[in-house]
Formats: sequence, structure tokens, C-alpha cells
Amino acid sequence: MKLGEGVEAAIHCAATLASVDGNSTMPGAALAESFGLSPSYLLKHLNMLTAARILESVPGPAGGYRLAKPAERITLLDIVLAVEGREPAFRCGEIRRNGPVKIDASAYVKPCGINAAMLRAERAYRAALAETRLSDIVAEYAEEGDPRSFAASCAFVARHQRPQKSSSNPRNPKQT
Amino acid sequence: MKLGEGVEAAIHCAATLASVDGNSTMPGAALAESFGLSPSYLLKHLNMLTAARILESVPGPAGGYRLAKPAERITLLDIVLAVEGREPAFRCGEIRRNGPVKIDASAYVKPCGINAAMLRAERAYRAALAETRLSDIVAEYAEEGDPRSFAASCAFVARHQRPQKSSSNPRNPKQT
DNA sequence: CCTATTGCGGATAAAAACTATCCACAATAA
DNA sequence: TTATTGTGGATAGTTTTTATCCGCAATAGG
Repeated sequence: MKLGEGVEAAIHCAATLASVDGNSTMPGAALAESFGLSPSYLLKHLNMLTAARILESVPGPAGGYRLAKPAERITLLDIVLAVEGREPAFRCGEIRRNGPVKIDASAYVKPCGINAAMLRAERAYRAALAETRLSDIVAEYAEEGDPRSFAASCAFVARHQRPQKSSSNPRNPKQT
Repeated sequence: MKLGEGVEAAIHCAATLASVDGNSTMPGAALAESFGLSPSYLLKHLNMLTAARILESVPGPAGGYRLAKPAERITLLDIVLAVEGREPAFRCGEIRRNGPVKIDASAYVKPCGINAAMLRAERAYRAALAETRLSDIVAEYAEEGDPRSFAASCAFVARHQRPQKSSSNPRNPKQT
């Protein structure tokens, strides 16, 4: 059982985007630089987040990414499912049917108990992920993280975020 | 996030071995046949279970595998960890340190909040897996499974299990 | 209008993991 | 002694993951 590295990247990027001002955006290249990641590959993951309506993207110069909704309404589960896919980690191959003795299919209408137990565990996993919101991550970082790295992150965001002329879905319509 | 197919095979095999009599064994080839699996590859997984002291193996003719301890003391977590390894699914690459601005390592003594949240979820997953014992799986199958497939499984076990002369760790020392 | 920047999607490929097979070997029951 | 079984290593095919590149569409700014 293994999660791709894209999950870590996606969560860090989303957390970073949570601190851009209003409807400003941040280019994917800046996010990649911020974490020392391959830009072209990171874009694939950011794209998954965009497709899942977790991020919004703006093309063109001064374009980039921003959160599609408040950080309070984005959970780690949202991000993990967007990047890793929605299928459960345990996929029942119904090998119980593959024995040498063939039995009528009606004997297997009840779901496999092993599959049920594995899926139950995965529900617990997802429930735990759903309990942590992106805003929790950001708040914990701001309050308990090291002041130096926090300041550096803020400076980086301030340096790379770009204000937008207008937005179809302004999270913070106006700000001085 | 994906589990290998070996997990499904391992759990099914362990459940099957839970119904062999006393200290009898069942050859790996029979287990593979029982689920339509590749024998040589299944042996790898059974080997992991043996290394983890979940199964015991007996070489030689009339040899095979049996549970190393009562099914009540084997959980799904034991099996999953034995087959998939004990490392967490989320591995923090500490990409928070990889930004363009280098900060002293002392800024990162506190564990990454993202990593902590992901590991918390995985603890929930493992806790749920640890709640299901192999005996639960077997009991549920015996009580609620289809009688036809249950009978076929019992017949298959009865046909392939092999009594042992003696055992260094007899689970059921004597039986007529 | 033109140019430069940015995200998007597809094609491609390198690397890693997973799946599968085979063989020589040790153990051992008959 | 022979046949059967598990063990461990070597090997290879397949799939998944990671990574790169290029052409395309969108668009801000001149």
C-alpha cells in the first residue's frame, strides 16, 4: 500500500494557495520552485485538483492557480481522492470463485466478507482524512510552525502571487 | 493508493488454513488451485506470512502450511502488514525543505503537520484492520456465506489437508 | 495586432513496482 | 532412494509511476 508522491505535493501546494490574497493566482512554476519539484510533472497533479474543482486555473500571463473554494471546505480526503483516484485501495478480485470446483454464480451474490472488512477499514481511513481541513493545516502551520519557515513561505507567496482583474467566482471580492 | 493482489490471496489462504484440522498442513499448490492463482507467485506471499510468524511451513512430502497461532490471534492488519510491508502509505519527502530559500535545519525539528495528519488517518485504517480477526472472517463465512460454496471449501480442505506426525507448536495436540 | 506567459492535453520515455516463472537446494515421508 | 514440498535467488514480462517535451488555446500588456 503506497500513496504516490503527488499527494504530498498536492497538499503542500493547496496549503500554499490557501494563503494567497483574494482572487490572486500563483503560477504552477512558482509552486514547483517552492518545493523543489519538477514543474512539468507537478502540473499534472494540479490539473487533477482543477478537474476536481479544488483549484481554479487562469490561463495567460498573470495567470496561475488559486483555490476554488474556501480552505475550510477543502479536506485532505478531497485532495487525496482527486490525485489518487476514487477507487478503494483493496480491489476484490473475487478469487473465491476461481477454485477448481465451479459453483453457480448465485452462491456469490453476497459480497465477500474479506472485501467487506477491507472496505470498512478504508472507510475509517477516509473518514479520518475528511476530518482534517486545509484550513486546519494552514492554521497549525501558522501557529505552531517555525517562525522562520513560516515567514519564508509568506514572503514567497507575496512575491509570486498575481492579482486578477476579475473573477467568475471571487472568494474575497474586494480588498485594499 | 493501491494494495497488491497478494493481500487478497493471503487473507483467503489464511482463512482456508484456519479450517484445517489440528496441526495438519495444506500444500501451497493446493491453496493456489483453490483460488485459481499462480502457484509459484503465491508461494512468495505465503513466504511473507511465514516470515511474519503468521503461518508455519513444513517441508517434505505431506508438508505444507498451517497457521502458526490460533485464528483468534491473527488480525487482518497482521496479514496486510506482512504482505505489504510495515511502512506507512504516506511517506513524507520533506519537500517543505526543498524551496529555493534555504533555512537552517533547526526550523524543521517539528514534524510536518501534513505528515502528521496523513499518519493519523493511517492509524485509523490500521486500527480498523486490527479489529477484524481471522476467526471473524471464518465465522462470518460459515454462518452467513452460501452453503454451497462453504461446503465446497470444506470438502476441498478435507481433501488436501495432511496430518503431521508431530509438531513443535501443536495447536491441537491430539484428535481422533 | 503582436508577443510573451501561462495552463492543457497528448505523446513519449525512463524508472520503479508488481506479477510471474524457473531452477537449484534442503528437508523429509514413504 | 525417490518423490514431494518449501526456500531463495535469478530472471523476465507487465503495469504503474514519474518525468519530459511539444503544440495548442487563452490572455494580459504593449
